[in-house]
Amino acid sequence: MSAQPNFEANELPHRYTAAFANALEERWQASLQWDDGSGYGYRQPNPGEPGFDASKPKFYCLDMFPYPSGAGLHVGHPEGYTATDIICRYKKLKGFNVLHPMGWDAFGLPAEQYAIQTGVHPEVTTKKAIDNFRRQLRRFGFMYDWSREFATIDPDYYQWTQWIWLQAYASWFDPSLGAARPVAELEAKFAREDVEIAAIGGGTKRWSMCSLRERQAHVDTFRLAYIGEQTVNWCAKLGTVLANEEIIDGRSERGGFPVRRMPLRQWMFRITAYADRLLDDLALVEWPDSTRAMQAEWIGRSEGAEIHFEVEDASGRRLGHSDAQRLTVFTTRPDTLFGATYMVVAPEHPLVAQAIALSADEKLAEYVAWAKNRSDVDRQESRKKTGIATGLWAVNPASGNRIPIWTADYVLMGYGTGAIMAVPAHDERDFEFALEFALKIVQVVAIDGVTFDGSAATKGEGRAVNSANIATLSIDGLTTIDAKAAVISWLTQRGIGALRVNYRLRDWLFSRQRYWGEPFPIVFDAEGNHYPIAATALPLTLPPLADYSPVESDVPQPPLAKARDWTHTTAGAAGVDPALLAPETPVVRETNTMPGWAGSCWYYLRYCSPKDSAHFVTPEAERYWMLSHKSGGAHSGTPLSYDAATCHAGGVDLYVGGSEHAVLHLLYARFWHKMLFDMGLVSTPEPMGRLFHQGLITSHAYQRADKTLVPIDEVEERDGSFIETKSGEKVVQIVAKMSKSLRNVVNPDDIIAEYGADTFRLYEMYMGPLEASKPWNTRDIVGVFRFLQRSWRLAIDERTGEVLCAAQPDAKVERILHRTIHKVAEDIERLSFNTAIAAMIELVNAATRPTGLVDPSQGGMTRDQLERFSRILWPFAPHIADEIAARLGVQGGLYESRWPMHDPAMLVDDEVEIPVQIQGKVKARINVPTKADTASIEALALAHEDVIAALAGRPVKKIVVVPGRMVNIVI
RNA sequence: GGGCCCGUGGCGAAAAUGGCAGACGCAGCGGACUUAAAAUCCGCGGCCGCAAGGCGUGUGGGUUCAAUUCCCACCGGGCCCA
Repeated sequence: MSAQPNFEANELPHRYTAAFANALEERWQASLQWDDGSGYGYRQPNPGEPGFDASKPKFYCLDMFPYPSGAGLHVGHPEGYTATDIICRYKKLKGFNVLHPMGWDAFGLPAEQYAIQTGVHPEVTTKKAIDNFRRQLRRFGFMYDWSREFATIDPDYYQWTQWIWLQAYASWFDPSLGAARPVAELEAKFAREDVEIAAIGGGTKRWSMCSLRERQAHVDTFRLAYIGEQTVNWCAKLGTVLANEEIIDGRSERGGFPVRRMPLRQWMFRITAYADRLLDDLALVEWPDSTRAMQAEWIGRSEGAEIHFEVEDASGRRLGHSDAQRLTVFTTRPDTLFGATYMVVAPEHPLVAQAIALSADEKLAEYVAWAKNRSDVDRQESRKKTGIATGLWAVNPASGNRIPIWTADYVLMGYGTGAIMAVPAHDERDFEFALEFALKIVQVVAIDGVTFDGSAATKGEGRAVNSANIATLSIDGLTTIDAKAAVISWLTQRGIGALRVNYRLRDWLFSRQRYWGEPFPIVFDAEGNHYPIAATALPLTLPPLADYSPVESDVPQPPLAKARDWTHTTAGAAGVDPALLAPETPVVRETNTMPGWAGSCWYYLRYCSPKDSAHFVTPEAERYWMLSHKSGGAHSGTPLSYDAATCHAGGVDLYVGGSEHAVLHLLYARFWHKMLFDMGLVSTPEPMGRLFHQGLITSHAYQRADKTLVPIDEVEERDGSFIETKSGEKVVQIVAKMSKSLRNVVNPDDIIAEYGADTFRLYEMYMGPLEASKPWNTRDIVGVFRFLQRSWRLAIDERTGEVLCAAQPDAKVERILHRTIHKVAEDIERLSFNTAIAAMIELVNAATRPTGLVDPSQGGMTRDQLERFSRILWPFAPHIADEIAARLGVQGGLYESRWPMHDPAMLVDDEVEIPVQIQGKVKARINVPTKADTASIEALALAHEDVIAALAGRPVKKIVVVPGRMVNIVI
């Protein structure tokens, strides 16, 4: 199958063929080289720069920047990029200052993994991949301002990533303000009040009596970027720890290797402090509901109670009253407290260690050792519940009963407090566990229409039963909601519990035991105290390393530790402020690096002023590109500062990227942005005002009867069915993700070579709605290619290359042109590109001359009409549009052009044809003046002979007339 | 298991707000041009039926003068959470 016409070469030398398209596209792309040779692309000046027009409104449009893999672009990349290119070009013609940058998210695991395999330094492979990506993107003709390009691995960029981290390190979250403030203020306050804090080795001490180490440990419990001992997810195979977000079903998202929980001293981000703001501010942004729902679920705010249980040993002796000797649980159902018949703690829970110490039974220690070594996958998915009594007992404060404390692997230390109160009557997991180990089950909730018979847990809300103690508390008969409140207030009065909000969100583990990431600008002295590197000493660049492979082991050994000359230095050489530490003091650098997410947390800010060497973003540029008034208001121009009533909460006007980043990247970026907002470093509370996810481009694959998949090149089509070549068996065509193994991956370079970039762009936009997942079908591309050929032929003589213009405008074509201009604009605004293209196809079809027409001045479009058409085509297929416009006499392409005007009067016809229905079925059609009133339409409808015949004299009950749409007669 | 989304010709799809289902494109069929083909242009095209007509937006109900659109249940697919 080929779309190539088989013509004599010199017969139609100006025909729009693939080769012709490629040649003209490359010519137009070459013209994007700047005159002074210093750059490439469309340049958008910043405020204060020459050529900047302050009278225009701004439009900041951003693509999620790509991770440049060695494989190059796949067809999914240009889908979103084409969409943003169309809207940016359209906005440009509409008179906006358009910021549309591109860059590279280039730190991270895949490059490092690849480098380890091949022995080539990740910087080399990454830069090569970037060069290839850039070449491919340029070939699409995207309107990027390449002067703003950067990669996250550029020291000029990551020095500011390090700088922002230092700002977080120097800040704490003040709950009374609900915002970040400098740590220095906090330290001054501690000194002033000489507060009592935890001392090393137990007990408490006055601030003035504490060592630096003790003070730091205390302050670290406040810092937004802090070091702390955490139960981490250690992946021995990858040789690194992973964030909760990077683990799926207990395995690493990348590679699928087992992950084990272990305690480790790590750099963390106190993202949980921002949980409420991250949740509440989702209401301020124009994002897909599904994405906001996912973020809300991820944050997982739940209200409930914290309850403390006294712990006793087997002989009934209390362990003590300090926090460490009580058992604290969080529950969303405090109303079921009377039904708590046993407790379960995670094997890692500190109480378990105490229990082992007290217990003579070896089995407990054995079980705990076994359970701790199991991966989280096994612990979560095991069908059969395992566990063992610790020999300790808790006192249920409500019932007064002694209830046993068990330990079981299904309770994980990283969740909540690592302990639960088990209410087997109303929780499935607790019920199964109780059944397995013959523990007591007490019903405490009666649910309407559900009988509790002891054979299964009953879930849901109802009224409390069996929930009273003689002395102080009875909630029997209360609804769940009232019972919760009653229990919480009872707990609070007695000091054994309180209302508490719990979040699923955990603090963000920010250290990685990897080489290919941003180094932390921090050093440690011999005692382990940490000192920040001064901002003036940044960037702290990665040391060159011969062997950067991770060490696969059970104990973390970061690759950077191998650079001994780099890690072992002095405070002065490292750039620590001499006021903090004497310059000659020996120090050791942090050897962990930041995770791959770091660079993408703030790149949208750097694009505003990528070359500023004095600021992470130039304040004036940040304000211009990020801050804007809500549309429709009376305000215009750039606001002076953020005002929630009149300003957009989010800075980037349109952010387009895949929904796979709905939680992680977008949550992290929002968190960084909110920290920077609190510090007064950015103008808006949210980074991205409007977010859009393009759908996945899938491909066909083939499935045998047993559901196994057959690669695409092992299947042939015969008489409309699909046959596996090898076996001759019939297979079914299905839609699947593109993958190497199915050999159904489409390479954009090949498609461009065969049709040109304009056709490629048009095809991806024509496939269907941008947000929908759609199957790639190479066979269909020819449709939009033919549309471009027709458009070309409408304007240009294929034999001579001369412009072909109608002498007189055709009234019908002029009318359609106005409508198309209007519809395309409207469709671009709502990102409905497929329908915009369909409208242009209709226009061109309507204007196309019949074959064999001798005089081209008959039919077609006039020069003026063609020029207007080229301007609406330009956002979609810029090269051919520029070429047509140039041949029509437009100088220098359409970049500086304006969107054509349409006459609203041209959008309505004088007369419309509307259907006449009887009982909802169309029986006739009538032509009525567009402005006809209901009565005259009714009269016309009833007078129609087909209607009279269909009615057959039956009485009419009612006539519904929708003017301009239809008539329905009810009988 | 809970929550959310989706299901329209042979295929990709269209149809803000309930108002002519299937725009536009692919594939297919017919015609013109051509010695022939390609290319181009014109036309046909949901299904059943010779036709009149009937049936049609996953299935079954419901609301409505009118349902792809709203409501309920179910089936199938996807995503998120457990």
